[in-house]
Amino acid sequence: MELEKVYDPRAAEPEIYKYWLDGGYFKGVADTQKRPFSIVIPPPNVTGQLHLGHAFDNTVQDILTRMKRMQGYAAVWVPGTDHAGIATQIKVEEELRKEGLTRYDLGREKFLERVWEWKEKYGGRIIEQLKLLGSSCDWDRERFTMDEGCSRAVREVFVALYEKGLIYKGSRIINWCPHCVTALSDTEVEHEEQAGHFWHIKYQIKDSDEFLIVATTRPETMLGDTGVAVHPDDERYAHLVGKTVILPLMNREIPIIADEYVDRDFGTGCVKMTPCHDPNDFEVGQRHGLEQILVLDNDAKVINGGKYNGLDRYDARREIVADLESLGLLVKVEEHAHNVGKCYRCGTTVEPITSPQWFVKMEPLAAPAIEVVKDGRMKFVPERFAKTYLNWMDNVRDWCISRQLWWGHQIPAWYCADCGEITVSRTDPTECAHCGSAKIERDPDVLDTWFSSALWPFSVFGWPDKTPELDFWYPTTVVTPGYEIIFFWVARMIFSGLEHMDDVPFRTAYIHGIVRDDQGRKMSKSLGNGIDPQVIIDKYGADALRMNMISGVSPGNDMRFYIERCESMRNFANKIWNASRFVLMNLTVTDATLPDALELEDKWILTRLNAAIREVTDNLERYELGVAATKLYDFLWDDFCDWYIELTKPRLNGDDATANANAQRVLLYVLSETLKLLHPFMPFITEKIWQSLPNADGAIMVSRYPEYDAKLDFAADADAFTLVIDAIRAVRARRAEMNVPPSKRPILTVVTAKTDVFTDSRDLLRKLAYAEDVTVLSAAPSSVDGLVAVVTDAATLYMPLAQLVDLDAERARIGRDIEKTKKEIASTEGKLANTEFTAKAPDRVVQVERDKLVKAQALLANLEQSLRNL
RNA sequence: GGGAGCAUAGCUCAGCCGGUUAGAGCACUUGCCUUACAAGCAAGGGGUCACAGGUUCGAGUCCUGUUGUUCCCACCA
Repeated sequence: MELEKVYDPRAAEPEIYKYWLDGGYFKGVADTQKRPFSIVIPPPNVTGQLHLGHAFDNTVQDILTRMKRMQGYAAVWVPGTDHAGIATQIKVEEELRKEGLTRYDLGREKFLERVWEWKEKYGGRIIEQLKLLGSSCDWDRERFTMDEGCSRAVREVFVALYEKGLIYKGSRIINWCPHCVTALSDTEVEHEEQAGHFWHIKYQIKDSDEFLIVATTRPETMLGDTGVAVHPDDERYAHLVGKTVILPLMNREIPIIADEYVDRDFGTGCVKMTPCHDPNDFEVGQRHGLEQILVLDNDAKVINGGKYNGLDRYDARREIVADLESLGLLVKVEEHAHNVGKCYRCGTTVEPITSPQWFVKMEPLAAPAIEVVKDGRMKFVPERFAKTYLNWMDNVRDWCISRQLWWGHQIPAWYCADCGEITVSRTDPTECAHCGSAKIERDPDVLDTWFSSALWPFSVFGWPDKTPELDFWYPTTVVTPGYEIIFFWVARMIFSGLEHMDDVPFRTAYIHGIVRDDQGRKMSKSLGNGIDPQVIIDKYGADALRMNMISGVSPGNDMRFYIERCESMRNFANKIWNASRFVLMNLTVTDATLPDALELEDKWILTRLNAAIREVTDNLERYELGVAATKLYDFLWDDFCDWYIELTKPRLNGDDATANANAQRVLLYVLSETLKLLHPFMPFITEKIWQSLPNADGAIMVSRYPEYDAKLDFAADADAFTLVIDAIRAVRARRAEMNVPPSKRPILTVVTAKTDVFTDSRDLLRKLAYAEDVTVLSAAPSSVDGLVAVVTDAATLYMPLAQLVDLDAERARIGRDIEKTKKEIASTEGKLANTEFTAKAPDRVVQVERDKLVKAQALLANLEQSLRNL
């Protein structure tokens, strides 16, 4: 079957994807006869649109899965989406706002219906987009973090942890987002340095003329001050400890306390204490029994703040500063850069407030999670991320898991109106477990969206049920998140897996960087610098996009996205296409087995192919995808297309039918193996071409992955053939220098000790070195007058082109070459004379130097001879 | 305050276990429409591998320090 003239990915890709789906090739079967390989997708948000980060991440997963599948593993790649609590709820609320409604207008039930509708409508979009990339997910296993099974897993985990005392409810300082109107965990807060002010305020000592000066970046919190702290050893204030100050504006009497927390050298050494709105003050307050006064409500408006009540936090700040100033209590205002916490979903500045929330007690869970990384049961690639992880895990604080949202897994806790106790249950209770009262009410809050993501590696396989899939595929082989979700997701999967499955969730976490724009900026909606992968796929094809993202990146590093690189990868796809066309249009045999009689150039390409197979496979096993892709690119373009295809032309166009057929068979063999090797990277085009090959038996995606074959390693012959390649290169270079047009085809005389090699390759030299005819001699002809000599270490090639040459320039050139070669000889001899080197360096390395010396000496001899002949 | 990454050709980046003359893509120069491919072929120019020390027979690669830069974590109000 012949291929069309131009490869059109737009037409081919959907067709091929359908072919795979129809063939059921993506299906993972828990076949205990085979070795398991499993990946669970980092579930994209249902709200999500495919962006380049997803494209990269999923390309990585697809490459690994496709390779393992071809290697005969029982491979499964489980897809799915995340309900993305806050993000999704915000989206739907925005939609409601356009109708002039809020979620409260609808009520919880109706609102949730809306979200589900929304999810049904848009939730599948990203899945469809993943398919455009060629993702070989087992779509029958597609899951959603709020589907029935995942919800059951969440419920089970919550109850189990509660029963173990690892989930508790308590009133503690949490991060509050006034825009999303919910608590956030520490990981959900992004810190950003911001220019601000440092207000120095006078607090009058009671019954005294003295006063303290406190400094603050958030003056509005003073409304909730319930103390002033100084360092116990600070002599400046020692006499005041135990006394009280009158809190300005509020005219409240608050104590001066001494606590080690205070840094004497920072600010004035006096710190106002606002236990309800600062985590440190909270702790100091607990130590000293300070009163807690909440002065900001859920919308960050002032409460319990006298005349400031109802003001927004920033309006309150302005008024308070103005009032302090007019009272003469504002001593000074400094410029001050400080870190402000922002909500990772909406960017609003979060407010630390005390609030009753649910927490996961981390210490007991963290210990084994640290252990498995330290003892190597689980490994990070690249390794440095283990450090990032351990550092976080070592200092982890309790995880605030309750969210004041409606979209999510509602917390299975009921409060009793009679006895005040909490009932937590696997099934919905009708009465209080403590007093039997029927007056119980369910906690309205839902769980952090990451709570369900943490269970993903086992919930997708049916946990808490014991399923054959769970048994076979858990722990998963590898997970491939970006470094930005190590804490959000990776860390939580690890301790959850260990706690509930008693084993790590994955053997390897292959962490990658993020995709940036061509200026190195993060892609974001606000910058408008995002690139839609679909547009790229449309224009260049999914294969080109994949190859662009993979080649030349190193593990864990960020990458910049250059559209021009897509173009060069599309060109690469085209190159493959045309090389395949060439093979097919010359094809009369259908036999892709190798002939017994192999020419030197056949042995050369087979040896190169073997090396490519071994190296690419090794690289993939070690997660060095970028290097693997580059090697394939080079092998296919340089070795196969630029050299081997050209080298077969004399035989394909020649009269010897057997030689012709043999060349075809080698071509077909090498092409087939190369396509297989390339398939995980560029699945569409390789499948498309494969389907046109006479030896194709089914889909390439389920063909056998190439393996290194010692029988096809012809190192010596390949080396010998390299001499011919060197000679061809040298001739071409000289011709180019002399501006000889390709149409001018001189008779080439090759003088070499390796007459057999060059005699075998006469046809090749004729074609590739543009010779009319080729004569191979073992000694220089008696007269070389009028001949131009091209010198390599293995041969001197003579061409009757002297009329084109300036003899003086020629002498100078050869002189330069001689100097260069002499230098190389000197340096090599120096190395070899160094007994330290010969004694300590590995034999292999010493041998390389010896070979180099021999070659250089041969080259020198040839150069000197041709200088004499001139 | 702690930790990490990066610094290699004009640009963007590779360089996997230390071992030939440091590579690629794009850009640039020259010559070619050679019946697979001009989305191509051939040839070429371009690098003090940030800086300073050290280890080693041998350093872009390992170690120490310096500078610049990016990021992560952290309760100096």
